[in-house]
Formats: sequence, structure tokens, C-alpha cells
Amino acid sequence: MVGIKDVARQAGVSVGTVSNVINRPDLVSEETRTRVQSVISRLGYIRSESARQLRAGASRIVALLVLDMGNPFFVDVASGAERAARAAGLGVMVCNSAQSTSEEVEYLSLFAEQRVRGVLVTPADSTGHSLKTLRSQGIPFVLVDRVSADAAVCSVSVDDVVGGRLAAQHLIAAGHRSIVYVGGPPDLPQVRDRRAGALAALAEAGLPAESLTEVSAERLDVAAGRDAGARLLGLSPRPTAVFCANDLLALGVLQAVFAARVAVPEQMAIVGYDDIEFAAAAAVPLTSVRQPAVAMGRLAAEMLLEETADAEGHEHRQVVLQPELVVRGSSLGAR
Amino acid sequence: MVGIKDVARQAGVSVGTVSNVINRPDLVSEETRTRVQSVISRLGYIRSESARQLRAGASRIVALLVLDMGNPFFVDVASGAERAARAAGLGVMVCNSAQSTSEEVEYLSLFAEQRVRGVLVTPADSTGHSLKTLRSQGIPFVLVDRVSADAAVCSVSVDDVVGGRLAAQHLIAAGHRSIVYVGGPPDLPQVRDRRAGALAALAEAGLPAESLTEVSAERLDVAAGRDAGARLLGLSPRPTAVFCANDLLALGVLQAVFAARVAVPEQMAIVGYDDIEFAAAAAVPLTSVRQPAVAMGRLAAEMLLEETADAEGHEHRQVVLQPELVVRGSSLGAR
DNA sequence: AACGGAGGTTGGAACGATTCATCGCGTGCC
DNA sequence: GGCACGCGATGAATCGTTCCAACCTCCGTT
Repeated sequence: MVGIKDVARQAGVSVGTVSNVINRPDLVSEETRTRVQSVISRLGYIRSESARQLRAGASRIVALLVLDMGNPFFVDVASGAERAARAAGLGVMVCNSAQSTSEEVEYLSLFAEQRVRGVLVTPADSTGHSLKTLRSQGIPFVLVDRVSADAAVCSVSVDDVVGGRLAAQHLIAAGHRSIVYVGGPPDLPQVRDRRAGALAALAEAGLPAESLTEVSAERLDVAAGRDAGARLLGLSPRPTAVFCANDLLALGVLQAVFAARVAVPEQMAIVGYDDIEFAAAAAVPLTSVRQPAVAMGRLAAEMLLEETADAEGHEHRQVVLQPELVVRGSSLGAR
Repeated sequence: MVGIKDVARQAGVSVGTVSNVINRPDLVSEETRTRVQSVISRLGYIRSESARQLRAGASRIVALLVLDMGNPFFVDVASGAERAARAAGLGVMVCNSAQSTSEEVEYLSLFAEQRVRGVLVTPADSTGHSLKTLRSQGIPFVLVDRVSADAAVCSVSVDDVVGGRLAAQHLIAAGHRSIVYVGGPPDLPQVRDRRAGALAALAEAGLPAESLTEVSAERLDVAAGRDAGARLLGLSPRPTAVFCANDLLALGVLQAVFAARVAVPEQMAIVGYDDIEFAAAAAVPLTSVRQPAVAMGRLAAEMLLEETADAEGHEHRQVVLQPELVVRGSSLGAR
């Protein structure tokens, strides 16, 4: 592998000068610069990122650790983060904890070894223990799609209580008096908050807490949604309004309901959450609560960069974005 | 940041010994080992990956460059590659060229600077020029979902001609005598091969080449599919059988067709390609050509690891996997 | 003529780990 | 008693950069 020394020798200058040609070209005379440049391209010299990292003490990448890359929502978050990071000349390493605490821990220690600039993370570990590790190692991080109880942590999230309320209000306005919530693992704050929002909407409408029943899914994916859908159909009386914690679940439910020849939305209205692209593309387009996923990723990355730039002068912020109800066929014209 | 020297000092040993404790614990006496270990955890020492990389000359990551992370097909490929790489103790850096040649070039040079172990790539640049760069830099790479004309390149792909034929044969067997192919950018080999397969099936059935007409989409995504769907509906006579280069396109078409209240499959049969999870989850489940995406990612990673391990003794191989038709409601019972 | 400064270039000291030749020491054997 | 040997531990060299103080040369000023 050809290094900076080889270039220096071939060009008849010192390594310091070659380094200057690369990093501060204005310090080098026109003539030397072009000579060195030509040697660089002739030898096909590529500078070693690890060597400059070693010297600099930190790498030029930020890590993004998400719960489920199979969920297009997180793909959007990733693309937002990536764009912002690359605008600042940094790379993004996207990793998938698959909601597993052990994977999360493993990745976080990988990040520490890599001396990443910072970490954007949607934690799988609800105890926040793995974040303590990050903190103790002095690695800046920003929570994504999650707020921390601890105020000394940056976070970007979307108000899930508001989102849950929007969804339930919509169903109530359509005349439904009872709603089934298809939730996921209850230790996920997203799942809990959306449920809380729905409950609040029911209470505001003067309906009792019992008008919200729950069908719980193992995971937040389509297969779990199909499974939940089958259980939904077994309920008696059959629910007429369903609110799912997530579009993947909703698509699964929709599929199960369709297979049973129950008409959507006439016999059953369905509302999802996230407004992934496939929600709109479903044959009965899914009403959903849109989250500004790309913006969330972008903001999170920007806040992280701000923190790494300013070091001490940085003030931790909790940014909370607002969700938006997108009404489509799966809930329209019911009752 | 605490380094190996701090540990050595605190433990009263040399840095070499600390390094041995970490990398070859059997060379160190029981007593020293435990003492050093305890200092390591007391100080929270984390070894610097860049320093070891610098010494080792190569990093412990492989790169995966895909065309579109918004396509669940590639998410599956990534998960397969990731699993295989991590089993070998390597990390995967997943990047998205978004079908842009310039992005691709940028990423490839980033990979070179990072001295990645190897690259798994679905090239956006059909000229294969960017691959030459890789080659000249001595970075091993494996083509994913693409075969190379050049035999001195490893590749894992799925036979797209067979896939296209399967799709068309299915439609022909259902009685259709004329098929519309919704293709994408014609410089993508996938798009061309699937079309060629469909043509072959028509020829085998004794139908003229004109029985395949084409509607071309700008990109291979849902929005382009909706657009193509609208154009489809404007054709006269209205097509009864549609084969899409991609499930994203098919979902878009399905949506447009549904909006126009044309019954699927009764009035129009639709077949997609990739069998992404959302294809099955569509309310009219989509008939599709399944590709072993996870296996493809896994195989590609394994072949890359094989090449990096054996260096010279490696024989380049072109693995071609077989696709499989998955029949669902969108094409059943037609005619 | 001496001085100051600017523009270019140099050489070497880090950065943090790995690796390897070497060394000290105790043991066992002749 | 001398020697070989093996086990543990050592210390220095090395990887490829960046950064900085020092230096040289030329030129204009006093």
C-alpha cells in the first residue's frame, strides 16, 4: 500500500509538505502543489483514515442505532440523519439492534472502540442502562424517537400521546364508541404513549376507560399484525374501530380482516401509525398518524453535531415534534 | 481518554503485557492477568480500533453498497450480509447509493480510505468503471444481484430471465394473450433481464413479440408505480395482465388501478417481483417472484470473507440462485 | 549592512496499539 | 556447579498521518 512517505520521496519533498498539499493547499507554492498532486494521482495514493483518526483522536463517523431496519419508518429516519451528517462531512454507520438489548450493548461497545463522533440511538433497553455506559465514556449521544426522564440528554421525538389522541378522536368523530388498540411489547414507550393518547381522547369524549380494549402483539411487524388481526376477528362483538400502534401491525391486521371478507372501512375502520409509504400504497389506503421521520433524523444529527462542535457550551434540549393525522380510505365513511 | 499505557502504569506492567492480556491471555500468568483485567475495568479502558487498524493495515469492516434502502428487498440483503459478517467478527457498513453514480463513486473512495476488508456492491454504474477503481486498489469485492461479464469477479445473483419467464408463464397459463411490462430505467440489467424472460415465455407459447408492450417508469419506487398505473389505465384496450419489474412498482400500479375501481384480478391481473413482505400484506395480496434476498446477502458476504481469507488461492465464482413464483390473489382466478 | 518579515519547506514528535526479539529467573538435568 | 530450557514479562520498533516549531531564502526597509 502506498503511503504519504512514498509520495514525498517520489515528489522530492517532505511528508509534511505532502500533508499540506492535501489539507492546506494554500500554504504550498503553486509549483510544488501541482507536482505533488501529480505524484499522488500517479501512484494512486489514498490516505489512511485510521492513521488520521489515530492522530485526531476521533473518527469522522456518527452511529445510528435503530430498533428495526425492516420498518420503513426507521429507514426514513436514517436517510434524514445521513443527509445531515454528510452535509457536515461525516459518514453514518447505520446499525440495527432489532430490539435486542444484547445486540444494543454489543453495538455500543463497537461504537466506543471505533471512537465514533457520537451516537444517535433509539434505545431498546428501557432501563437506560446502556446509555449510562455511553455517558461514562464521554460519547455524546442523542435519543431518537424517545424522550429521556433525565433532562441532561438531547432528544428528538414526536409526541406520541398527541398522535394517539388524534387517531382516537378521528374514530370517535366517525361515531365509534369503542376502540380496540393493537399494541406491542408494553415496555416500549411509543406503545404506551399512543395508548395513553387514545385513552385521553375517549375520556375527553366522555367515554369510559373500558371503551378501549387491547389486543397485544408480540412484535411490531406485519406477521404479528396478522396474528393480532385473527384474534380481533374472534372477539365478540366484533370491533368496528381498530387503532394500531404501528403501520406494520395495521397492514397485518388489514390483511387478516380482508381474508375474512370483512369490509374496510364499512364494517371495521382501521388506523395505523407512522404513515410509511406502504400505508398509502395499500389497496385500501391506510389512515395513519404521520411522523416527520426524515426531519427527526435530520434534527437529531444536527443536534449531535452541535454538541460535538461546541463541547462544553452545549445545552441539552428535548425537541418534541408534532404528528399529523392522515385520513385515508381505511377509516372513511364508516358508520 | 484512557489508553493502554495508563492501564500498564496502574497495573505495574509493561504495555506489551497489557496487550497480551487482551489478545493472548494464555501467554500471561494467572495472577498478572487478573490484576490487569481489574485495572482495565476499573479505568474503563476501551481499546482504540483505529490504532489497531493502523498497525494491522486493514479494518474489521466490510461495506455494503446498495441501490435503494427504501426497498425492503435490499434491507433483506443487508440483514443476510450482516449476519454472516458478524459471525466472522466483522462489522458491516451499509450505504445507499440511491442509484446515483456520483454517490457510488463517493462511497467507494470513502471505503478505500477506511481500508475496508472488502465491498459488497450492487453497482449503479452500468459501465463498471467504478469497479475498476476498486480492482486497481486491490480491494476485494463481490457483486450482489448482478453478474459481471468479466469472469474474474465474484458475484451472487438471481436468474432474472428465469424470474421474468415464470411471471409471464403464469399469466399466459391463466389465459392472457397479451402482457404489459412495467419496466424501470432500461440501463438496469435487472429490468432488462426480467423483460427478456417474459419475452421468452411468450415466444415459447407461440405468441408474437408484439404481445409484450411496455410502460416505462422513471424509478423503481411506489410513486413511479402509481404514475405508470395511471398510464396503464389510459391504454386501449385496457390491459388485462401486468408484470412489474419490481414490487414497489406493482404496489403503485395496484393502488392506481384500485382508485379507478378496476377489479384485481378479475379485470386486471398483476404480478410483481421481489416478494417483499408488503407484497403479501397488500389487501389484494400480490403475486410475485420471490428472490432469496437474505441468502444472497449471506452468500455474498461469505464469498467475500473467503476471498479475504485465502488471498491468492481464491477462485472467483458466479453464483446464480433461482427465483420462485409465489402465486397470490392479484393474479388468481382471472379470465 | 543589518534587520524584520513573509512565504515555503522541513524534520520530528506525537497518536495508541501490536509484535517480536530479548532478558531475567527459576528449575531440572547432567 | 554449569548449562539448557521454558515461562513471563519487557521495551522498542512500527504502522501512516497531522501538527508545530524551526529553518531557509528572498526581499524590502531602516
